[in-house]
Amino acid sequence: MSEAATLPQPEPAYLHGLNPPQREAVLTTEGPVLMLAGAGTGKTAALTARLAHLLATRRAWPSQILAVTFTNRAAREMKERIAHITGGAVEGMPWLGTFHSVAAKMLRIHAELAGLQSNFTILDTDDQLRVLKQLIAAADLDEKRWPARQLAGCIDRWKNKGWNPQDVDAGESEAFANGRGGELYAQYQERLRTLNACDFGDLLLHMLTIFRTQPEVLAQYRERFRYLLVDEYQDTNAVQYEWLKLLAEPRRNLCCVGDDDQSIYSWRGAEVANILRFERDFPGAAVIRLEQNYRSTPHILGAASGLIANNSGRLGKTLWTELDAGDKVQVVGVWDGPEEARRVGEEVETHQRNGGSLNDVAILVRAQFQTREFEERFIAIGLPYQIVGGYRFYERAEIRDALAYLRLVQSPADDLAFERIVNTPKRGLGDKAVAAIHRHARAARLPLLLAAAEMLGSDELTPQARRSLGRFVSDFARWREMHQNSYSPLGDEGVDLPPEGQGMSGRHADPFMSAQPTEGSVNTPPARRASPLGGNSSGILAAAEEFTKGQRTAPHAELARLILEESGYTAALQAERSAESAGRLENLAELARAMEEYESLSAFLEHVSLVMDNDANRSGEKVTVMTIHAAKGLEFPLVYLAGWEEGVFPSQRALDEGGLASLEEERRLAYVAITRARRRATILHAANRRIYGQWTSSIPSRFVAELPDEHIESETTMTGGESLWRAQWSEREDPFAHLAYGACGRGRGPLPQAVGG
DNA sequence: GTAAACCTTTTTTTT
DNA sequence: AAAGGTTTAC
Repeated sequence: MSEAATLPQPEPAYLHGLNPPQREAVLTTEGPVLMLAGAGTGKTAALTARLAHLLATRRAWPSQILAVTFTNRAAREMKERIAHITGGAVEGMPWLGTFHSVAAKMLRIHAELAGLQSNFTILDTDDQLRVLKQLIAAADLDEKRWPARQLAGCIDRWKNKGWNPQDVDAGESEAFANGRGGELYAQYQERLRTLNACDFGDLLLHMLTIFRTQPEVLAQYRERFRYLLVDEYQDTNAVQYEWLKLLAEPRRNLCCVGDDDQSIYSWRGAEVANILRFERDFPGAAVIRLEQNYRSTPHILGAASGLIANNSGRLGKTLWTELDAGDKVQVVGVWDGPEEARRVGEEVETHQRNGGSLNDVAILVRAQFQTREFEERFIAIGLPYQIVGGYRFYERAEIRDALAYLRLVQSPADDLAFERIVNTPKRGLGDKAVAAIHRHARAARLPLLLAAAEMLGSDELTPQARRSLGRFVSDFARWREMHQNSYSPLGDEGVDLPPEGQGMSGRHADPFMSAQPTEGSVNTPPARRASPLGGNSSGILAAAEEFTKGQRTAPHAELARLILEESGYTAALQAERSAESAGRLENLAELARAMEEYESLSAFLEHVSLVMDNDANRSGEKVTVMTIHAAKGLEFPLVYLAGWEEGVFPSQRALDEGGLASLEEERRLAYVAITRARRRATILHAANRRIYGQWTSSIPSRFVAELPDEHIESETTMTGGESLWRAQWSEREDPFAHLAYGACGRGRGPLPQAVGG
C-alpha cells in the first residue's frame, strides 16, 4: 500500500535524510516487518522515525506501542531520540525498555498470578547464589562437586527456554547432580516464592506463563499494544520469542530489527534461528534490507567484511559506503600487556594534543579482566577514563550492604537482606545467634526480622546477643516508621504517592503494613490517568522534579544517610582506616546522591536491580574502556581493539568447549568490534601476557590473519619482529628471561610492573 | 565470636 | 595477583 499518498504534502521532518529502504521500513506500518540491518546502516534512525511516524499519524498513542531493546543503554538512547524527534511534545513511552524492565513492570501488576506479591524483590546473582548454596547443602550435596554457579547456569538456561520446573525432563535434569537438577530447580522456585522474590529469568518466564494460562490478561495486552518493535532481534531467546509471538496477535504489527552477523549472545540462549523462523511464523512478512553503511570508512568495512566472510551459514549481505577511503586498519604487535596500554595511552594523548576529544575514543576488550591494564596506565598518566560495566557500582560490597538495609526497611520479609546485614557491621551476632533466629523463624513460619523480634522476649539467646539484636530490631522499626511517614500526604501538593509500586495499580500485599492508604491519584488529571496498565502519573514527575531541583532533598536519600550513620556502618568504615575505606565512604555518599534522582525508595530499588549501573556521572571528557559486548550498538571515531591473541580473543573457553559454533560467535564478536569504528581502528596483540598472575606467551589471534591484507597496515614494536617472537615461543619455559631486555622500545615508563614479585 | 593464617580458585560475555 | 573460602589460633 502506498502510504505516502496519505501523507501531508510537505514531507514530515522525520523522513529527512532517509534512504529508500529506510523509508520503506518507516512507512510499512501494518503487518510483520523484518528489517535486516547491517552494522552502521542507520537502523536506529529508521526505528525512531518509524515510531515518530506511528505517533504523528495517530496510528497509536505512545502507551500503545511496545518497544523492546536488550540493553539499558539502547533503551535510554532510543528514549532520548524519540524525545528529540517529537520535540518532547509526546510524553515518554511507558512501554519502551529492555525486555526485563518491561516484564518487571507487567509482573508487578499481575504478581499474584505468579504466586508473588506486587512488591517482590528482584534478586541479583549474589542473592541467587546464596539461596542455591543453601539448597545444595540441604540436599546433602557437596558444594565443591556441584557448585551453585553451575546450578544457577542450568536454571538460567531452562528459564531462557521458557521451561518451568515441570518442563525439565530427566535428560536435562542430568545436567546437575546426577539428575537432581530438576528437583533443585523446583525447590529453588518454591524458596523464591516464600521470599517473595524472583530472579532475572523469572521476570520473563513468569509473564510468559501468565500469558499462556490467563487468556484475559493476554487479551488485555493484545488489545493495548497496537504496534510492537524489537531491536537486536538476533539476540532474542526462546522465552522472548514466545512472548512476542503471543503479544503480536492478532494484528501482527510486529517489526523486528536484527543482523545475524551481530549475534553474540548465544550463551544467554539467543537463537539466530529466530530470524529465519520469522518468515515462517509470520507469512507475508515484508523483509527490508539496510545495506548502506554510514558509519565506517571503506577500509574498516572491508576488514570487517573480510573477517566475517570466514563464517558459514550467514544470511549474507553486502555493506557498502560512499565515504572516502580513510586510513587502513592498524595492526600493532607489542611485547606485553603493559606496553599495549602504554601504546594506546600515547596515541590517545597525541589525539588530544591535536585537538581531538577524549569522547571520540573507545578501547574495546574481550573480557573484563583486560580493563585493568588500561586503568592502571591511565591513572599513571592522568588520562580521564571511564570503565563501562567493569566493577559495577551496585555490585560493590559496601553498596550492596547499604542496599540490604534499605531493602529490609522497605520489605521486612526480605530474609536475604537480613542475613546479609545482621552482623554487618560486626555487632556480635555470629553464626550461633543467626542459627537460632533461623530455627525460630522456621518454627514460627515468620520472616527472620520478625522472628528476631519475637525472640527478644525469650531466653534463646545470650544476654549480649539479645541486647544487640534488640537494638537492631528497634532500629529497623524506627527507620521503617520514618520511611512511611516521609510519604504522608501532609502538605505536599499532590505528592501522595504510594511508597511502593510506583503508580502501579493494586494493593500492596505487604503483610507488615496494614491497609495502606495508597492509590492517591487525587491530583492526577483524569485524562492522564492511563488505564490500569498505565504507568506514570504526573504527580510523581512533579515530586521528582522538586527533589532534583534542589531546595529539598528526597526523604529516602536522607533516610539512607541516617541509616548508614545510626547502624554504625559509616563509623565502622571510618575506624577501619584501610586503603579502600575512604573510597567506600565516597561510594556510599554517591549512592545517597543517586537516590535523589528517584521519586521513591521503591523506584530507586527497582532501578538498581534492573539497571545495575550508575549512570550518574556520564559527563566530562573521557575515554571509554569496555567489553565488546557492552559496545554493541555504539560507535566511536577512534577504536582500539586490545588483546587479539589466541586464548584471549578468541577466548580459551570458546576454543576448548563450544567447537565451531562458538568460534564463529567469537568471530562475530570481532566483527562487531571492528564495525564500532567510524574513522580509525587499531588492533593490538601482545606477545606476553599475565594470566592468573602467570606470565604466558601468546600468538596473534587467528582473526588477525583473516583480515584482508589490502585493508590493514601492520607494525611491530619488537626489535627483530617476527624472529624474536619465534625465539620467545621456544623459550617460553622461562618468560622472565626476557623481562629485563630493552626490547619494549620507547618504554621509559615504569617498567612493566615489577609487580609483587 | 573474631581475627589472622592458609588454602583454593579465578576469566567470558549481560539482564 | 587477588579474591574468596576454610581452617586455625586467640
